[in-house]
Amino acid sequence: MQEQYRSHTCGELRENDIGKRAVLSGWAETFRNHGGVIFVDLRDAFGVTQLVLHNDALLDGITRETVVCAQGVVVARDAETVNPKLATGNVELHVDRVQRLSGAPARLPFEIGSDDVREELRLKYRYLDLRSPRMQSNLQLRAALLRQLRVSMEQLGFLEVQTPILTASSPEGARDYLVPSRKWKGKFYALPQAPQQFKQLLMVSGIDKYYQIAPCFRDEDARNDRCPGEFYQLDFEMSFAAQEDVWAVAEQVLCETFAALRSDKSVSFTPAPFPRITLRESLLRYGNDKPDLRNPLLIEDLTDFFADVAFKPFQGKPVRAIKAPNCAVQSKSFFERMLEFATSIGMKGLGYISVADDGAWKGPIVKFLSDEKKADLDAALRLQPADTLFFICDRPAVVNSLAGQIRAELGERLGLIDKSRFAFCFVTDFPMYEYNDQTKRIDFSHNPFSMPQGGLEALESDPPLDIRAYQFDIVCNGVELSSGAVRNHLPELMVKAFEVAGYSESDLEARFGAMYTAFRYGAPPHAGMGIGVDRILMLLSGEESIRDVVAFPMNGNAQDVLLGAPSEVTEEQLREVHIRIR
RNA sequence: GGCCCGGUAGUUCAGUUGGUUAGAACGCUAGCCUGUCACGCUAGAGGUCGACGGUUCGAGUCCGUUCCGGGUCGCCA
Repeated sequence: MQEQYRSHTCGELRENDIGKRAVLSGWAETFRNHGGVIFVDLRDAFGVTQLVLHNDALLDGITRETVVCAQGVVVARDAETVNPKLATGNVELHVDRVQRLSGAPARLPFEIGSDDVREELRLKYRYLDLRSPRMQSNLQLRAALLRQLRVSMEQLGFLEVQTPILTASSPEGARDYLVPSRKWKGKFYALPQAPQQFKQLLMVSGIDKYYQIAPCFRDEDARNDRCPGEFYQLDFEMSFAAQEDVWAVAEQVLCETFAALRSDKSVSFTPAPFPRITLRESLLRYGNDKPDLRNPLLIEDLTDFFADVAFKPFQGKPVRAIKAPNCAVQSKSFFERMLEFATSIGMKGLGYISVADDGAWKGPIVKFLSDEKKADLDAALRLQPADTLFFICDRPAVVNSLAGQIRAELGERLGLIDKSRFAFCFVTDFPMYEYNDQTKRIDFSHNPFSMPQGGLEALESDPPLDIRAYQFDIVCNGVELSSGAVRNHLPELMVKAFEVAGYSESDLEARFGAMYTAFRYGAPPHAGMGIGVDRILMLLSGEESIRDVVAFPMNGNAQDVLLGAPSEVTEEQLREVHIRIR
């Protein structure tokens, strides 16, 4: 131990400190040895300060990433040696004493801050990786987001309530993480996939507005935008709230968050109210359930138009088209690459009509269109010179998805995607039920607790697959940020909703007994949602991997390669929880 | 679990049709250098080409098996 490790941080010294003695501690980042004079960049969490030494004996045993304490005098830099890239670049510390506080190997596993290090290595040495300015700023952004979300929610009158991490396994949804019980042989806790049931019970408890920045645990395989194991949601629920009330809260919170935390203030975000798009429209016009509204291209449905056109490949199948302005001027290789892309996603071809400068239509399909059909098509789509109309035709099950992928690819290749904005929208009216191909029966498509539109009457008289729920997502730039719903708070309606999916009242009782019972003791109508914290961070930071906005993420195979989880445990530990490994 | 891509120096990668001693950049080591800030210059060290098996006179390169990593689909109420 020494008396003082630092009088200033490495980001702190300025011109008005000139002449003072200062003590700085940090990591030795780079060395520039000119023989007579040696420069060392000293880094800590707050910045970098240049140390100047004239005696290389002071640096004995000090290599990159060695932790040192340096003492000296703050000196002004000559005008021509000022470094405008550093906040401390007008000054430097002329060092007369250096202490080595702890060592580091000369050969590091990778260079700190390097952009191209494989992730496996970064995760194994995460403490080195986190020293980079990029990761430091990601962690700071994460803290700022959590702070901002709390401020917004508190101002809106929400009460933060913490719900259990050790809870009961839920029969619906994702695979649970299980925790064996010691006291109850053969029984298990589960980590919550979301605080869903607890927050609904809080509504019955008279907590008017609840929120929590909640850890959620799901034992499903990872994706680039999906951490395996655990992730965080801003989870909230409101009593006596209709769908629009929830949307207003989400809009306000997201607008406040993006206003405060976007790094580049010239990047705009959708003002409230966000566009509302029904799921049906989203699938048809954008080709998926998470439309990127920065892409101006829209998908047109030309199925009816082609019904009486004698073009064999399109007959009896749905046809979609995308009008790409100024695309006809693209090179031949552009069209070849688009065809290549179309083939790679499983399309048999990619027909198109290009409009020449004189207005003439070119392309293999043109000769199958009568003058009358051409006029109809032109009236509907108003084709201009240089426009290209791409056609997508396939089985009903895949045509929307293919059109969506072509739309995204065209938008990217033609440079049509406006990267200077965050484009939010609601995708609404998700179906209550869907047909499960594996079990060959009708099942809840999303959430059994959602309120069906049309209530009891719809459940009793409408075809189940036509019934929609007050169930929605928020999408930003093609990223699904959140989903939410108006909940079904009426026990008799729950019984009916489960009955449609083939479950009896006793099934309901067995699966969700606590909620079903609670709802008979006076449940307020309520609604809410969960917003993905990690996904917001990806958007705000521009990171493409969700692991870059998490301090200690697991790898793609759900392993913590730093601490070594999952790991084997002792026989004794297993015995205590009544488990034998076969 | 299916499919696709990858594994060569500490790191990131190149390596042609199978052919001499497997290369580059950065990093590391040593030397020179008093104003650099991605300092510069010179020299040097550093490799079980993921592992195992096969084909061949000869394998980093071809074949098979396997391990590991990334992506994607399934999955994610």
